[in-house]
Amino acid sequence: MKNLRSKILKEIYEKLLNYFGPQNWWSAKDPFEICVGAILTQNTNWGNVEKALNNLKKFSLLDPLKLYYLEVDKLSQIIKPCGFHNLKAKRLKAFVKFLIEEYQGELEKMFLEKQELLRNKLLGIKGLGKETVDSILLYAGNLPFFVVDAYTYRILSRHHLISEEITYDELQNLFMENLPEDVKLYQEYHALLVICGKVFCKNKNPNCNNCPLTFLTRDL
DNA sequence: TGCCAGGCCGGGT
DNA sequence: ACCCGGCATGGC
Repeated sequence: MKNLRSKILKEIYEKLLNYFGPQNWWSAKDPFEICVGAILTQNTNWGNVEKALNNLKKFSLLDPLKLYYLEVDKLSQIIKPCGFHNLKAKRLKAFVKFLIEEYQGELEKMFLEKQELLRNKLLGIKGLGKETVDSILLYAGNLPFFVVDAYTYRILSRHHLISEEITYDELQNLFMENLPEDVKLYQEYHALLVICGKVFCKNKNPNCNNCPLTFLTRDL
């Protein structure tokens, strides 16, 4: 059973990689920017997040200390294009406060923390849920936590590979228990599921023409 | 135009 | 313990 799951997950990965190519999201990105992006992208199109990130860069605010001292209302206006800006300004401030007060604003120090402990601490920050935290750990910290999101769930459930009721942790474990513990693999795999979801597996209008995963339904 | 976007929280049952 | 509305902007 475990071998079967491993085999299917590996086959999905290979088809996606072959079709879309390496996504390389995180390459040459500042880890702090990745953390900020992970928070700003909650339920939001990445294009809007980039506008907000560019605003922060324009004012040289993509820096823990600067954000720590920036008024939340100012921050809210600056990140406005990403949507939910009032909420996200608070969330960003809460994360930065944690980073400054616990680790002197140094992500390298934060990521030296014992992994599970760090995950729980981050989950304790209001506004940071599992997907956001795992994204920070995986893409900014290069720590082996598989990121689960709406596309992961949607793609697998539409192919009847998982139950509709599956929880985040169960789905994460499915990947982590059946794939080698490999940060690069986790990073690439999640990115590939996202791009595949955008192109072929939108919420109301799935368009499966030419989807590289149609092999999954060949026996149905 | 309506639908969609890499969630999460809090209040009502 | 679930369920669901609210949160907001911009692109196609």
